[in-house]
Amino acid sequence: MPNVESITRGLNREQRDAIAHTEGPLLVLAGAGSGKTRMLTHRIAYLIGSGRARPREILAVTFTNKAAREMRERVHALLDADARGAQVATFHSTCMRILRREIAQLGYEPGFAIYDQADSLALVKRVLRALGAGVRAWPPRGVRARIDRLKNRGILPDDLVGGDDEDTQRFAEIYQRYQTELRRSNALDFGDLLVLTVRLFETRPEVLDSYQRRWRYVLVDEYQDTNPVQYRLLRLLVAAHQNLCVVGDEDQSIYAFREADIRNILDFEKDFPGANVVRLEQNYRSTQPILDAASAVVAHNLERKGKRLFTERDGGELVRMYEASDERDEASFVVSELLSWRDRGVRLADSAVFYRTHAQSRPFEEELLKYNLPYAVVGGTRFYDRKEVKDALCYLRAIRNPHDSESLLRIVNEPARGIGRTTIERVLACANERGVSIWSALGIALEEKRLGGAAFKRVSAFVELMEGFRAEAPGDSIGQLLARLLNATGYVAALEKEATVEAEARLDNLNELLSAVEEFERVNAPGVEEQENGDEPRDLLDLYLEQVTLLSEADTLDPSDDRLVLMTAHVAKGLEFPNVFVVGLEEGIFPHFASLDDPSAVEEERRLCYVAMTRARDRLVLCRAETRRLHGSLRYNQPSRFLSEIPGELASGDRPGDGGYAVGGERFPAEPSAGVRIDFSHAQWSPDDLPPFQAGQRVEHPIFGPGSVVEVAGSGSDAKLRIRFDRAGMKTIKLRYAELDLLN
DNA sequence: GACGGCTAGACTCTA
DNA sequence: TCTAGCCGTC
Repeated sequence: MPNVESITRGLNREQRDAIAHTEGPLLVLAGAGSGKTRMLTHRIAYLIGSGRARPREILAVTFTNKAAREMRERVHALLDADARGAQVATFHSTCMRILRREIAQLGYEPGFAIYDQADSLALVKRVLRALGAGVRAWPPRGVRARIDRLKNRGILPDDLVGGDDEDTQRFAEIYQRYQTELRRSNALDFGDLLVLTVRLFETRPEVLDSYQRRWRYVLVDEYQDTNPVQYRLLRLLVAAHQNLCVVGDEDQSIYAFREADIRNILDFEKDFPGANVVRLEQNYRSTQPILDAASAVVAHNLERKGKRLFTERDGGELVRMYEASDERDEASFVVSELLSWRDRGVRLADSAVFYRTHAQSRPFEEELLKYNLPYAVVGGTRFYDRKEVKDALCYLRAIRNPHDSESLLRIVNEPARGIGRTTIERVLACANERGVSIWSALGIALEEKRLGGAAFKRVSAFVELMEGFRAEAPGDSIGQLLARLLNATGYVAALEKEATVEAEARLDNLNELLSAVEEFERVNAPGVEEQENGDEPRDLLDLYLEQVTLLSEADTLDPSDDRLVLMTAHVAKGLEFPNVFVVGLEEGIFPHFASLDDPSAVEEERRLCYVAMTRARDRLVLCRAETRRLHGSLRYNQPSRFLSEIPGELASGDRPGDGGYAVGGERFPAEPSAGVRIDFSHAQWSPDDLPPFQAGQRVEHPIFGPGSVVEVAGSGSDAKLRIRFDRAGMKTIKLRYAELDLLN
C-alpha cells in the first residue's frame, strides 16, 4: 500500500482538504488550470491507500475517453499494481458496460449495436419515409436533434405527456417509431445508453441496489456539463451513501446544446444538503495577464458563483490582438508568427489554433500547406466517418448483429450487387408489415417468393455471403476477418477497378483501418480491462466496435508528433498549450450568430471564449478579420464583444471597440471625439422601441466621419445600422457601441 | 437498376 | 462552397 503521506505531498491546502473529505457530498469548484485532475487522481489514490475503499468500489466519471485514460494512467502511477482496478470511464462507456450486463431486463439483447449520429440520422430518415412525413415539415436533422434533446432530459416516447396539438402528436408518433425501430435492430443510440440505464435503475431496485453497494465512492469530473439524465443517474447511484465528489467550474459549462444544465453545479449544495465546498483558485498553468484577461471576459456573465484566479508565476507577455483584413490575412498572420517562433526554437506542437466552427480551418490549412508545415485538424470529418471506413465497419457490425438494420441497409448494395431500390422497397415493406428487422424480412421475402427471379438470386447470394462470415467469425482475428471480407465482397476489387485518385485514397484508408484494427488486437489482450474489474472477458470484436463508436474528437490526438493542432474551442477543453491563437473573434462568428438574440446563449459563448483563452500557458494571441467569406458570400463582421471586454492595459496590438480602431493602417485614438454618445443606461426609449435612427438620416461617426443611414435592422440594444460613409464606404454599425451624431 | 447531372439548402458545438 | 437527393437516360 502506498504511503498516505506520499499521496498528499506536494499538494496545496485546498487540494488536501478536497482529498481528505472522503465521506458525504463534496463540491470542488476548480478554476481553469487549478490542478483538478491532480486532485481527483490523488483522491482516488488516497481512498485506496488509506484503506477506505477497495479499488473496485470506486467509480470516476469523465466526459471524454482521453480524460479517462489520462486519469487512469495517473492513478496507476500513484499505486501498486494490485491496488488498481477502479473504474475510470466516460458516462457513456460506464452506462454501456452496465447495459451489456443487464439489458436483457429491458427486453434487448446484450450484443446490442451502438448507433452514432450518422446511423441515427439514417434511421430518422427511414422512419419519416415510412410514416409519410415530408422532409419540409419534418427536417430529418431537426427531428434527430429533438429526439436527442429529449433523451438527454431522460424522456422516452412513453413519457411524452399532453400535447394535444398536431405537431406534438405527430412528433410523438415519429419518436415512438424511431425507438421501436432501434429495438428491432437491437441497437442503442448515444442517448439510449444514458436514458436506458436510468430506466433500468428506476424500474429494477434490486439492480440499482447492487450497483449502489458496489460503487461506494463516486467521483465526477466536469460536473458543470452534466445534463438532466446524467444528473438523475448520479443521484440514483449515490442515494444510499451520498459519497459523491463532483469537480467543476461553472465558467466552463459549454454543452447546453446537449442539454447540459449549469444549474446542476450552481445548485449542488441545495441538491445535496450538508455538502462541503472547496475552491481551487490557484492556477498552475497561465501567466497573470492571460488569467486576468480571461477572467475579465467571463466576469461579464451573470450566471456564476464568481472567483478570482491567481498564479505565483511572475511576469508574462500581454495578450496580443491582431486585426486582419480577411480570413486569409488572419491565417497568414498566424503562420508568419509560427515561422518566426520556429526560428527561435519553438516547436510547432507547442502552439494551437482555436476557432468557433470547423469550417474556419480551411484558410489555415491552405497557408500551412504553402509553407509545408505539418498540422493536424482535430475533429471535422473523423477518420471513422469516412464512407469506406464506415462501410467496412458496417460489414463487421452486420456480421456481429444481423438485425442491425442501419448497417445492413448501408452495405446490402455496396459494392453494387444488383440489389437496387425496388428490391429494397419491397423488403422494407415486408419488414414494416411484419414488424421485424430487415435481415428477417430478407429471409421472409426469399421464403415466400416475394422477389422476382433476378432479385431472388442476388438476395439469396447476399444472405449466403453474410451467413458464411457469421459462421466463421468466432475465433478468427478481426484483422483477418476484415481483410477477407473486403476481398470476398468485391469491395476492394470495385475500388481498384475505378482507378481514380479518390478510389486510391479510399484504398489507403482501408489499409489504415486494417492496421488500426491489428494494433487494437495487439494492445488489447482479450478483455484486459474487464477482467481487472472482475467481470467476464468480452468478445474482442464487440470491444473494438464500441470503442470506435464511443471515441471522441480529442481522443485521437497524438502529442508526440511535432505538428500544429487546429481545433474548435469545444474540443480544446481540458487541453493546454504554451502558445494559443484564438481566431475569428467577430460578432456572428464568436459569439456565434445563432446565440445573438438569447442572453444566456451569449453567456455560454463567453464561457467558451474563456475556455479557449485559459488553455494558454505563456502566450495568447486573439485575432479577428474585418471581412470573411462564409458559405460563399462575403460578410463584414464587427469585432467580437469579448475583445472589448478585455481591459486595455492587458492587451497589445490592434484593439477594437472603445480601445480605438485601426482603419487602413491608420490608428485612431481610443478617446471618443466630440460626438454625442447615446447612453443606454438612461435610455429615453425602451429597448424594444425602435431605435432613434431612420434610413435617410445624415449622421457623423467619430472615426468614419459623415455618412447616410441606409438601413436599420433589429430592435432594442441589438439593433444594427447600415451606413454609407462618405469616406469609409458601407459599414454595419452596432447601435449599442455606436457613438453617432445626428447631423440634421 | 446504374449513373450522371442538376438544384436546393445547409455549418455551430459533441459523446 | 459542398453535398444529399431528385430526376432523366441508357
